[in-house]
Amino acid sequence: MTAFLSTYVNKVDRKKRVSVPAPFRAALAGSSFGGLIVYPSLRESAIEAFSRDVLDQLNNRRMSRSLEGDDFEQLLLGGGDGLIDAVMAMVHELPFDPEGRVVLPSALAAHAGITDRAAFVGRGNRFQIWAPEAFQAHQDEAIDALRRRAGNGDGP
Amino acid sequence: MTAFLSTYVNKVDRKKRVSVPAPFRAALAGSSFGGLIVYPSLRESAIEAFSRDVLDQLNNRRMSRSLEGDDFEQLLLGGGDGLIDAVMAMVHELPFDPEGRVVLPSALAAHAGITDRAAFVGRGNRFQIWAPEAFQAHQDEAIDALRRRAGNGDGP
DNA sequence: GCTAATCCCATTGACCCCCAAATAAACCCA
DNA sequence: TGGGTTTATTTGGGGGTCAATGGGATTAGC
Repeated sequence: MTAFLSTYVNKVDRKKRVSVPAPFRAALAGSSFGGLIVYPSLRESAIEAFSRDVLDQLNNRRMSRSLEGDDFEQLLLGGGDGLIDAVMAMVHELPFDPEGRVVLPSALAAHAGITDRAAFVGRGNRFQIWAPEAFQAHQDEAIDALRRRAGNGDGP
Repeated sequence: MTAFLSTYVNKVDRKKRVSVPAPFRAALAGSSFGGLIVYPSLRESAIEAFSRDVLDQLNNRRMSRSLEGDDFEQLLLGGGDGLIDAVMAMVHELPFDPEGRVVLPSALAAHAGITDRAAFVGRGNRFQIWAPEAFQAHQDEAIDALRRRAGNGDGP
């Protein structure tokens, strides 16, 4: 199911609070945790975000993979899956305030270059938070690449 | 399967609302979402439109590709498919009001040069929304090109 | 006791719903 | 087939509701 669509730009106030777009909140509702999971994107100047349920699935999946393979070493010794381990360590849980806002940790805001405005970018099954100008540049670049890829074909 | 055929021109009122032609609404009925998905055409001054189901198929294709490989890297690292990510970020979900109208986001209306009237152009499995004058010019040009390709001046 | 985080409340503005008129299409019957 | 009638669709506007935002008050932590 495609939950996160479109791009919304909201203001970041003096207290670093920012409203999560209502459609995104609706998509997060029903999760076991009233908030969102974030971590700094590893390849872009952005913050990655998704629901707590996705994080749990991630853990369960790794767990079952370990058990299926009759391989407890990974589970016990913690080796083997550097990516998930790294993510688990650097995620933050951002709770909603009663108005549906979250506070951006300053380290994450700095990573994304966010100061007074934040762009919430839907990516289907997850979303990202960017500095609006940085996102605009990134998106322009992506669209340019698509145009080149499409060439003279009759695609969109 | 019902398709999008023919061209309809409707008025855009002061609130940016415009009626989606009834035959197009009928073709969209049965979709999981009572509305339509739109994004700015990358090649033309027009708005591309289709049903929510098409978007879900797009997202599912990516999901299944990820899950097949038992691989969350794509989810965690992002990227991998610039096309889908770019589309998810720039699409808008336009819900119908009780009368079958939608509100055109100002950015999209500007992209297509739409002010007070909008042309709904059937393209088979999808449709487009144009400024009527721009569409007329585009269509004339397309027909001209077809005539030249046919080799004589009498058209197909 | 001071700083920082969280909650509570108020204001603004955008969005959505309801109602109602005008236009266009389909229908029916002579 | 033509005129009149009925129905569906398009169009306009008013008002209520919800989301976004800002500031102050209260609690928690150090």
